[in-house]
Amino acid sequence: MGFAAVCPRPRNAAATRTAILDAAAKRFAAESYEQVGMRDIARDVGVDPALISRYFGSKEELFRAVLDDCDGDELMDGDRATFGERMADDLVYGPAKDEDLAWLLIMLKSAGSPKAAEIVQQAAIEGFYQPFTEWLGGEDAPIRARVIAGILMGIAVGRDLSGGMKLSPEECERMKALLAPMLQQLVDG
Amino acid sequence: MGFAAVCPRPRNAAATRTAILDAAAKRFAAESYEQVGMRDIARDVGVDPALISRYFGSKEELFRAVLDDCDGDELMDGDRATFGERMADDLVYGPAKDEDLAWLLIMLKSAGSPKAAEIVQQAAIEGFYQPFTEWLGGEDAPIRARVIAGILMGIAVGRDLSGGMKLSPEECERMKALLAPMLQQLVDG
DNA sequence: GGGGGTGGTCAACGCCTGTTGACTTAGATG
DNA sequence: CATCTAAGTCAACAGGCGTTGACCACCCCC
Repeated sequence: MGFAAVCPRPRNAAATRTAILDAAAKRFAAESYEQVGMRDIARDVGVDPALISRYFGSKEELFRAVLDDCDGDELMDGDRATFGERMADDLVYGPAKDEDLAWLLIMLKSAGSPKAAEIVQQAAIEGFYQPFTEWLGGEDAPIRARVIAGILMGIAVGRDLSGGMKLSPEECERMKALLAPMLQQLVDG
Repeated sequence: MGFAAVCPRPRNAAATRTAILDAAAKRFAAESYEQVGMRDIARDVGVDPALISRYFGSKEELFRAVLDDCDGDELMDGDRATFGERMADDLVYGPAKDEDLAWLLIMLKSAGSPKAAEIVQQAAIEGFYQPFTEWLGGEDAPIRARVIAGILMGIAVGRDLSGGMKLSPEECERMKALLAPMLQQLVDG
């Protein structure tokens, strides 16, 4: 992270803007709103912290921009029939390829951060719950959407929480085998 | 909260100590480690912030004391056969009587707060995962414990997250009816 | 009734955070 | 080559945080 010293970054406003957005997204997916510092993001990009405030106005608006930028549609573009399998795999073997869950992780980490709460709620409803509910369809779609989202986030939390209790490879497979049909059943209704 | 002005609290070290512990537990169950301020807790109890540092040494040690004080055994003292029902009820209609889930909520909120991470992990493993796994018993108990804990926390997060999307009373019942057998099946194995 | 020790307060420190305005510099344009 | 705008830096501020040492005040005991 931060190759600023070796590569001084060409003077390109649009590129640095998206670089900031990218770095911020990664940070916000790993830590909560308050924990992510402007100076951290700036260091990742190789830029002065002041520039971020300059481009985005404030930390709050930067956060909003991150949420607007990446939406939660990644969950829904795979095959319906393999949803449970895919998600279970991401959950158990993540966060190696957390791209699918990144958006959900950002919500998760910063839910309950007073300054970010309203932004998160709005983004969660408009950017995730509503489209996901529609994608699900069928009976009690809103409820199933909430339960699925809850499980995805909850297992992700549990991963952080039980850091020391590593599972053996076969246990991972068993956990996956437990989660996949559970999630698939919720998708199918 | 904070009736300090009207009732100046008798001079009793032990009582104020537990009062601080109680107030801190409530705060930590609602907000993350960093968000909870010594001054907030002090205001709740009606006491000077300095006193807390004096009694517990530091914020970190206070947090540890809170986790040591209340353990997660509330989940396991009811009837096994009604576990799913009870938890589903708490999840859907909470946080009115969050006493059962309080301990899990503290973990949830402060998981991923660097300064609290190690404390949380240790407490989670020793105070929850291990006894709960033992209580569960049967095949793949560690995995089932993780999944159950994950679901409980995840649904709790989802409640905060989709603050605007309130469910109708009958939807609440349907969600409960969806969750209860799911959890019960995980308990039964 | 005057010590002494404990329960509690007060003011202040050092640190870290987001933000701002003035400044410097690169890079295209004439 | 000179110039002028946009890209980026720098130093500093105000506010909040946890923590500390010096300071009152109550209450028990002799």
